[in-house]
Order: sequence, then C-alpha cells, then structure tokens
Amino acid sequence: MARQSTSERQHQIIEATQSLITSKGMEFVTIDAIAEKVGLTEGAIYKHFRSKRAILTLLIDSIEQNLMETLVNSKQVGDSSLDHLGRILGAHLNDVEDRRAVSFIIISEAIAFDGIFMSDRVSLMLNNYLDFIKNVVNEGIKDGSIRPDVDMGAAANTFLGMIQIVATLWSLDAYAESFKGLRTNMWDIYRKGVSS
Amino acid sequence: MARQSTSERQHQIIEATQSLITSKGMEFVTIDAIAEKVGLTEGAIYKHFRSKRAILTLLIDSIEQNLMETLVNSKQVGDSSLDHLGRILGAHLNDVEDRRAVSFIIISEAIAFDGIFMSDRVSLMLNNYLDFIKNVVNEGIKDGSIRPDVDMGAAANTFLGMIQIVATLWSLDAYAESFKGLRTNMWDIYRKGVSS
DNA sequence: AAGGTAAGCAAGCGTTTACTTGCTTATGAG
DNA sequence: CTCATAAGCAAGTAAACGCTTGCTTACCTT
Repeated sequence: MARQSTSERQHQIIEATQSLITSKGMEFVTIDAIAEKVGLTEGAIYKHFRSKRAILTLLIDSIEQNLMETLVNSKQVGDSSLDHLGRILGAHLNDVEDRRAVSFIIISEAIAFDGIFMSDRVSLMLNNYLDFIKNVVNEGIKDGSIRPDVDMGAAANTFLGMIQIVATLWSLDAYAESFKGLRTNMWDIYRKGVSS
Repeated sequence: MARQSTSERQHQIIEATQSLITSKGMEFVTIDAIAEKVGLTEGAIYKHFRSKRAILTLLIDSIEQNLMETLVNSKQVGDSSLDHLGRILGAHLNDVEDRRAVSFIIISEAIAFDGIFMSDRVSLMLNNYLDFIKNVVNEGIKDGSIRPDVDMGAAANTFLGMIQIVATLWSLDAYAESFKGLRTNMWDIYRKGVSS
C-alpha cells in the first residue's frame, strides 16, 4: 500500500528472505515469494535490488554481522576462554531452537545456490568464524583453561561441526524435543576433549 | 552409440549424477547434464528412470548402502569400540579426501532439493547412521573404552558433526592441504572427550 | 530370417523464474 | 502548489528445465 523508502524496503526484503529460508527452505526463495511476503509485486523488488544475488549477498552480510556479534557479546566477565566457548555454543543452539539459526542453515543451503560466487562468500564467512574460534582457543591455552597440546584448527572445526550438525538435523526435522539434554551433553563431551 | 540394458544404464546414470554433484554441485545436476555425461540424449534417460526424483532416490539408496558398509567393514579384530569409532572417522575422511564423500555432501545439498520428500529420505538415512554410531558408543561403554556417563546421542551427533563440517569445508574449497593433521587432531579431541 | 521389444534420438511442450518495460502515482523539496 | 523523483504495478520476455511424443533402429528370441 503505502510507499516506503528503499532502505526500509531493503530491510524488509532481507527479513522476508531470511524467514522464507528458515520456514520453507531455499527452493521456495523466489523473487515472487519474497515480493508477496513483503506485500509488493515482483517488479517492485527490482526498484530496491539489482538482482536476486544482490539480495542474498546483503542477507549474508547481515547474517555474518549477527554471527560475529553473538560471538563477541557472549563473553562475560570472569569467564575463562573455555567458558566463553560454552556460552557461544549455548547462544547458537538457542538460535537453532528459536528458528533464528539462518546462519547455519544457510551454510548448507546457500552452497547449492548461484554457483561459485555464493560458495566463495559463505566460505569467507566460515573462515572468519573459524578464525575467531581459533583465537578463543588460543586464549584458552594461554589462560590455562584449555590444554596446550590441543590443535586450534581442529578444536575450531569440531566446535563448528557440533553446531552445524544440530542445525542440519533440526532443519530436517529429525528432531523436535530431544534438544535440551543434547546441548549439555554435547558440551560435556567437547569440554572434556579440550580442557586441561 | 551401442545400446545397453536398463540395469547397466541405471548404474551409469547414478554414477554420472554422483560425479556431477561432487564436481560441480547440485545446481548442475540437470537431466541434460546427466545425459551428456552418460553419452545419451535427455529423452533416453526417461527410458531408464521415471523421473529425476527416481534417479536421486536410487542414488541415495546406493549412498546409504556404501555408508553402512563402511561402518561395518571398518571394524577390525581386537578393536575396542572406541578404536572402531576412530577407524570409521578415518574411513570417512579418506572418502572426503578422495572426493568420494558424496554421502556427506549430499546431506547438505539434497536437503534443498525436491522439498519434503528428499528431506525425509535424507533424514531417514541420517537417523540410521546415528543409530549405528549410538550403538557403537553403547558397546564402548560396555567394554570400558568409553566412559559410562557419556550420552550416546550427544556422542553420535558430535561424531557426525566432525565429519560433516570437514565435508562442508572441503566442498567450499576453504581447504586443500591442511587435512592430514586435522584428522589426527580432531580425533584426539573427540577421543579425550568420550574415553574413560 | 522375421518380428517384437525396448533403447535411442530430435523436437517440442508447459511451467517456472529471474529480470525488463512502460506506464501510473505517491511523496517530499522548493 | 508544482513538479521531479522514485516507488509501485501489470504485463511481458527469454531462458532453463523436467518431461513427453513420434519416430527410428539395434538387439534378442524363436
């Protein structure tokens, strides 16, 4: 109905896209579906974005930002680096539970989309993420909460793996309930695996 | 050129499909591309399969079979259940290195394809896989190689997570070299996490 | 050798989908 | 109030893709 500015529309459009991905899956993300969700026509979308790729690119930018904010914000005073990792895991699995875990769903799904370009972008995001985790692990070795012979890369990979598999299984709906226990129990295994 | 029987063609077709997925990604898997790879025309594919879905279904059947064979075959005499897990991990990561890890790539990619149906099939496969691992963990608790307070579900999930993340990163080409070390180092973390 | 079965091809159909075009109209600056 | 700007719509284009059709031809059985 009411006309709105491009910046507002852009925001609505990436929100709609995000919502479509989590609720229906990547295959249902068409310009038409996005337009309908926002309350516009297909053509109008192109007043605000040059292409579908541009939409997805901005979406990934926004996801990466959220992701990194989660990483930074979950650190609390008095936490060892190992505690920090535990909180990050908790925060991510919360996102998964709350159906806000586009971050990790998209990793799986976006890969198959738009060929090389998208892969490169997602790959960059993942490497940034892994670098952050590696850094936390490194701090953990310094502050003594993580044993010094742990390989940072392996620790970061395993950590991300735990999150991704939960997101994957959830998105397949293989799940439903068995969540709360899982979080504690997976963390228990990881913690014992890396703590000194 | 030469005519061939449906059973042979079916085999060639799922091989070609598998190869397309690993080399180019799910988006390049079209009937036309498959046909070209096999050396046929599009129409001829439909002499051997009712639909694209039928091709993918048979492919997943074949993948599941390979997967389960790997699980069973990697057990060696004298191995504890924990050792068995270690060998399974090794076998899977070998597959990833050898670009034969369709099993895990497809988990990510096929989800986005063909809606609910495919998801259900993949979900079933994953649950079968996880059940097997849970069982090995359970045996490990009995034979004393795994500590008794480890949650079987969490242990199985974490295990699968390690494999999937490596496959994901590899398929994104975020990798290349840093592989050999990773295998040992990830296993080191996992082992310490679950062993008694 | 004959005939039927089924593998194969070339062409086309119908749908989906990203994107474009030509026009209308709301909005905000001067 | 005026008018340029840009948001929006309806309709259309072109390409991709799954699948079908009508016909041909290789192969196996008898």
